[in-house]
Amino acid sequence: MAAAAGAERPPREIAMEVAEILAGHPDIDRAEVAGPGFINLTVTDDALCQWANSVSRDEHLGFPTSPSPEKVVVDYAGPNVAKAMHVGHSRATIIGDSLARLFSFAGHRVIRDPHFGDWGFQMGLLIAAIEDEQPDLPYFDNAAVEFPVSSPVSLDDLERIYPEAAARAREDASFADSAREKTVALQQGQRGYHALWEQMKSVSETSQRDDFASLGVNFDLWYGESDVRNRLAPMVERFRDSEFSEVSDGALIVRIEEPDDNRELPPLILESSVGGFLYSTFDLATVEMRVEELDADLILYVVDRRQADHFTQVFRAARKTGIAPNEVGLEHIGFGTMNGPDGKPFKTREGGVVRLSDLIVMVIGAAKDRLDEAHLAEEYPESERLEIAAKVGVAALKYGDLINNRSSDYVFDLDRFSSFEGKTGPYLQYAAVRIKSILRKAADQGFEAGEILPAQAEAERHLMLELIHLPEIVQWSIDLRAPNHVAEYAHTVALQFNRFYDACHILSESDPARQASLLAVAGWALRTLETLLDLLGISVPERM
RNA sequence: GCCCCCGUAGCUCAGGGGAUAGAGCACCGGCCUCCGGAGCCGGGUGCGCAGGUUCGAAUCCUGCCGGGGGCACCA
Repeated sequence: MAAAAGAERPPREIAMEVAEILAGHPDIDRAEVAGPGFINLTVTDDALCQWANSVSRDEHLGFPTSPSPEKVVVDYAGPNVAKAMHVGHSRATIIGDSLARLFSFAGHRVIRDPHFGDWGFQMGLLIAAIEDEQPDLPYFDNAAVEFPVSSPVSLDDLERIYPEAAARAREDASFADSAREKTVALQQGQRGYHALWEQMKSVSETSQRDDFASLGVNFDLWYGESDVRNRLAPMVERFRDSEFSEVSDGALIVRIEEPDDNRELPPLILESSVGGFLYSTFDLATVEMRVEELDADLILYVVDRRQADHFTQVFRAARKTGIAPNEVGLEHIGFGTMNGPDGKPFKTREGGVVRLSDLIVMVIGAAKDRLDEAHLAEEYPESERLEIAAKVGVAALKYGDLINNRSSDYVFDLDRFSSFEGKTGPYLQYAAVRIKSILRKAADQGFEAGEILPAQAEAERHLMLELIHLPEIVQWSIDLRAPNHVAEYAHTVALQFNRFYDACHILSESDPARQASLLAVAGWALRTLETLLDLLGISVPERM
């Protein structure tokens, strides 16, 4: 229809001519002009069939692997050493993981990096608070050379100390100053602080790795801010007396305004007024590392959209200073907040932050209850039941998140997400498991999938037409960095399969060739569903 | 104050300038000798308001109303 704009002719008239030409194509059954100038094409049964046979047998279900694979760094999750992961990390982890899977599916070389927050002011706050509580520990003795092998603080201690210290720093300027000094001392390598830092890092990282494992999320690198610590001072020194930086209020900054900005953007701070490095410095040095060492073509930052300004600063500074050449893509993939039923950020009943591990326990518990209610997996061994509940619970959480447009806030509704009805992860798993069950029964009776034949039932044709959309949907999701389209499509596929299932009885089909065809279509639908769910980070049990 | 995002069906949400704006939940009615019924079929004039651009606007632009968020030494 866009053609009409330039041609200065009625769209419908052009459409008629085009339709006439298309109608002559051997694969086109009918080409009809509709509405203001749309052409509805009906492919022939033979053409659809040929397509179906080819796509269903293709390893990537018709999705062409990128001819020019890129190196894509996906920076997501962002756990902080000062605390266990909480619900806010759930979105970053789930969305980031799905994007990593999508890019990988498209044939790109993906590097997943959780980017631990482990080198900033929060460490100074913890050190200051621990020194206050336990001043006799050797970490605070400048003469000490030996330090305990085990951490003086547990994860629970960190959880308690950090918010207290953060609150105190807001009230008490001298405490805040002391924490800043300790941050600088740590960054400059003070031995005792470094030893304590290593132990705190280990304590929190252990729990964070457990959370990632529960979610089925894996990283290629397990880097954090501290992994670029040797780049910080050299980078800052390089810019100190350059055209890029200046001193303002005692801090070394990089101005990043641009002429056509419609507002004032604060500068990026390279070095604080007390000589410490802040998160902008870490992120800038990390860009440098990713470009120089990882050879990244594209870096995706899957981080809460509230940090949009921070990334604008970092990206602009990286371009301005030449740290990121123009051909390296830098994108902030922002996302909204997970809210509770009241529409406010999800909190515990007491108003506290919900730990990610508790959230996972919650969804798996809900999954177990739902399985019991439905009398599913009742006679299976206990270990398998637990495994199924874990998969279903994680699916409920991930799908409940990914079905939403990532940039908007959404309401976490445990009952709704864990239901086996509706647009949920468990529903899709159940749909896939039912197909597996049919295929298993068919195999037991010696039936095999064969050539896909022209569809006889309308539902069968519709399913086939739906399944060939996969490449388009996946590409769309990748282009927009929006897994929700894949999530939505998986649901549509399941709906179409249910209609097909209702209309075409596979096991009782008397014509062997047709039965083989129906089995092939069912197998194709299953593979499509499992592939889509895998792109969302959801796995399907063998049975449930 | 400045800037960003959001406002779509009773509820939760999709919607890539294009046809009669779609799903799920909830509600009502129908279908079952059958592969896992947690199924299938049917039931709906809802894009915050007002302008503008366009052959065509939920989508782009302007203003207003309502909600959320951000604005240098935290991450």
